[in-house]
Amino acid sequence: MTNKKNYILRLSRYKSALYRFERLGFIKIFSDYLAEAVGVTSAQVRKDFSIFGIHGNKRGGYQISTLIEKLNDILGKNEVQKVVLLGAGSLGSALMKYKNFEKEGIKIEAVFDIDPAKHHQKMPYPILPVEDLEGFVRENQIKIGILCVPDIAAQQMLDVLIKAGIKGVLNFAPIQLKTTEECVVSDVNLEVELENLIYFVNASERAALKKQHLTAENDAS
Amino acid sequence: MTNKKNYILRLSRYKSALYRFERLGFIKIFSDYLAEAVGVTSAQVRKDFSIFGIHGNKRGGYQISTLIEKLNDILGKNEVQKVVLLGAGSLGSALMKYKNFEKEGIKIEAVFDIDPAKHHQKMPYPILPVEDLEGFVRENQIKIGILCVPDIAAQQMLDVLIKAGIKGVLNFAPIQLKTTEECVVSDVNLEVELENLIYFVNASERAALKKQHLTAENDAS
DNA sequence: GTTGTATTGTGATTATATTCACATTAATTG
DNA sequence: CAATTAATGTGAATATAATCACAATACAAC
Repeated sequence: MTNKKNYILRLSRYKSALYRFERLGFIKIFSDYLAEAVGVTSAQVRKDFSIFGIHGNKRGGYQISTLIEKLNDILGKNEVQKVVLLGAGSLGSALMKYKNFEKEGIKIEAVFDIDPAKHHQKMPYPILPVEDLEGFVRENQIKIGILCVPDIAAQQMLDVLIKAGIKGVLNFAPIQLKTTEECVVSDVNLEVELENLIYFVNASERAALKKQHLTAENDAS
Repeated sequence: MTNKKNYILRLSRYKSALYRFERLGFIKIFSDYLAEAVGVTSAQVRKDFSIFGIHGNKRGGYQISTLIEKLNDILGKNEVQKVVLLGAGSLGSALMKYKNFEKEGIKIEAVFDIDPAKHHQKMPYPILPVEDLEGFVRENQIKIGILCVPDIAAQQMLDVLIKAGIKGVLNFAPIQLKTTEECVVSDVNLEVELENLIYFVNASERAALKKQHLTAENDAS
């Protein structure tokens, strides 16, 4: 749990909502509209902006284009972000085809895998042996890695990434990796997300049953 | 943001760490070991357990098997959870092959897609037309859906799921969906996760530069 | 069995995040 | 150009979450 400031996640969501508004032809936006599009309160939107010194116009709302620019600036996204992907399995392959990354200025530069059978493919990205990773990363000054290897290999591959000078890793393996001061690891854990969902589904079912029960009791009295 | 209680996410992480300890032959565990495996403090672990009335033995720690059982109980996972998957694109296909779901008792029962070319495949799961979804869901009493369709189709497909009586949806489309009281939607947004990571990488880089600068100033004085 | 020790369990405290509510102000209307 | 209105911006209040720190206690050693 190296990092985690929720407002950064929100800024990112605001931005992608703003892109959608922009595509629909909107020029300006109010905090309450944006809030609704992202699923937060309008006060939250304004407070988030105020934290980063983003100001709108009283009564006029915010200009979408400048807002996007400022958000990109804060998020460090004014240039294309180059990333490497480790693991050309099914998840890795899915991410290679994932259109939304490009739309957000994230570019996969190369894919690395230990399986020689996968090397030398070109589509849609070159798949290279892990031994080439360090050279490639240094040469192309890449700071971000995405880790889609089997759990058992994840720590070892993270170590390779860190050794190559990678500064941030998005990890899909559902285990807690040991990292260093220099490298931030952020986890995406699908089982955990699903279990969380299952919990809330069950919880609301229980609540519904209880309610029904109480109503029945009232009816009886 | 319909739901979100962080301790539920943590319970789920504890559980998967516990399975690993169990596989390694451990019988008992202390809060600090578990904490380390999951990346939180030991007080957090104990407090989380205490919230749900899970008790260990003073000086003896917790029995792993009963702990797992209780966690599964809380998370509503004592039986296999049946789910349906919408969208047999690259991400959907990746999830079909995702081994960790089964390990956690999550079973994809069927996959639905609007593309007729994809229907009638059998491997690894049957891919069916969306028209069949409602019947299938009701017949098999499925409560959870995973949404891996293009952004543009996501809302419409969610509506189909809700109409079929689905109670919880894990949504991979990077847009805020409109849901109902009856259905919880939980989002996984990879661009947002990556942007968050990029922010923290840049932030720590800035911090490092600043530090260096200050040191240089000190050296100069 | 008494003593010492390691660990839990949790109330109190501190930190963090969100919401409230309203003063401020720019645009609009008459 | 005064009055009205509809937004922002933000300090204060509230709610939520995490950490601290230590009393309680089970086990181990002697």
